Amino acid sequence: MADAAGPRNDEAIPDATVARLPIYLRGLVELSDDGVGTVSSVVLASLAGVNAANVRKDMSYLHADGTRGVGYDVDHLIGEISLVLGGGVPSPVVIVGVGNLGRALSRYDGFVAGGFPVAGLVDADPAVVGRRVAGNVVRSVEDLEALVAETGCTVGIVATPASAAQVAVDSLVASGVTSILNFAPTVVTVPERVDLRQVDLATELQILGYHQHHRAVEARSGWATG
Amino acid sequence: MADAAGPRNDEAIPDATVARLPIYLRGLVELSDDGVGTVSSVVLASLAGVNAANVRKDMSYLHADGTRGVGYDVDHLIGEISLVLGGGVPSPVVIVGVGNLGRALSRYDGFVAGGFPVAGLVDADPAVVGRRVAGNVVRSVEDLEALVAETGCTVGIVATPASAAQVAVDSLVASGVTSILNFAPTVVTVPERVDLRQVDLATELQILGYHQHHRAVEARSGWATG
DNA sequence: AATGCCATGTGAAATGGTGCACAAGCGCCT
DNA sequence: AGGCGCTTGTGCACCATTTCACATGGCATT
Repeated sequence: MADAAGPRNDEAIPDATVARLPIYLRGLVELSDDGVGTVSSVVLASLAGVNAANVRKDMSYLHADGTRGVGYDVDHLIGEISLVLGGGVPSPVVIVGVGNLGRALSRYDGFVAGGFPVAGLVDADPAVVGRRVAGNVVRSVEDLEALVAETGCTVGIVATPASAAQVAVDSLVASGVTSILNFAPTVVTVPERVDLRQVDLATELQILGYHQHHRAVEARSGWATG
Repeated sequence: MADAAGPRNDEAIPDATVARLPIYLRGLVELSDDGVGTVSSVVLASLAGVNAANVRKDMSYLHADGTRGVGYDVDHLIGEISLVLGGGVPSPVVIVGVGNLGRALSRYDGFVAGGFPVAGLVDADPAVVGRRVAGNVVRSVEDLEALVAETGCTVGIVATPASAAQVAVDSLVASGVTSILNFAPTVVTVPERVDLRQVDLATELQILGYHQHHRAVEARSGWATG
């Protein structure tokens, strides 16, 4: 809003591009691990499953510094994307809910690699509080505000049952967290200043189910499934 | 060739709409649990966080049978969306990899509710094989093909470490699975006939990180964040 | 040093999706 | 029975995104 004419933000990256950057990043890290130093838009596109021109346009929003006739420097690109996504500094996250999902998330390698180290875990269940999970001692939800203050967390992850999700979100908001990732399969509300993203693990499965079902219908143009 | 003369694809639903259907479904189930029998596009839109006209347009692709002046029948809508997403019959899924994430997924309520009951679990680690997790006995990856054949699974979930993901995918493909959901944060390849969806738990976090970082830059036009 | 090859970067067209505005229709209330 | 208010369903314009096509420019080889 409020930008009618002015290329003020050299950081004005379209949402669709931002959503692809982590995908590129994953492919680039693998290339780097394999010792590959340079990558073309065609190769990166096939790794990410998108169009090559799309890759080039996406890269044009970053300071990709691609070399014509050669391609992009893999490590440089990793640095640029990481910078854009993480702001250059790691953002510690706090996880609320240490059930199965919370434990899985706390050990998920991708978080640390992506610049989001797990700074703390909290749970409402006294039986879980005090236990050590993935190098962190689980603390009580009552300590949440203190934990956030200590660690400077600005990102919270909700991995509670659906019934406790709103309470968890409210606690995070009250603690000063400004970005929340909700894994609980329920609708939660946040103040406008807080950025909320919803991740339903079943959603992707359902989309997959649609494609499968649709493919079957299309192939047979009939209707006979048991 | 049962009915060649009829309207060809009444199931041609845009991807963007399909991606929203699970979100609607979640909201609708909550409404149904609360005893609500009818819902308007405005209410459903606020639950899903989208525009009301968007909801109506989405519903027009289904056989929503909305009543003007009243709204949509909640249970009927649940049925229609479930039908579109799941094809009307539950699709059992098999999970490969019974680590933290695999266990979390196997206990995830949303799968069963969404029509995707977990039919079996397999793992490569002999120490895990034979253990009982969420009502299923973990079997060896060597039994995967037999398990898929027994249960009629057509959907596989990969929840292994990144290093084992491609092997797991290959095993699933060899077993006859046609849809794969990969949670391992690595690039994997499948034959063209297999539908693959990649879910990286860190991706959403990174997108969140971009917004946060960008918001800070926009607000201060400066650069000072600790 | 010059030439040819190759990949980037980008204007512009095409595509897909979103949201507004309004006509059409249904039920309720008088 | 008739009118009124509410909500669906949808044509249309706007916007974002994708994709094509090609000019631009660096590197390697001769």
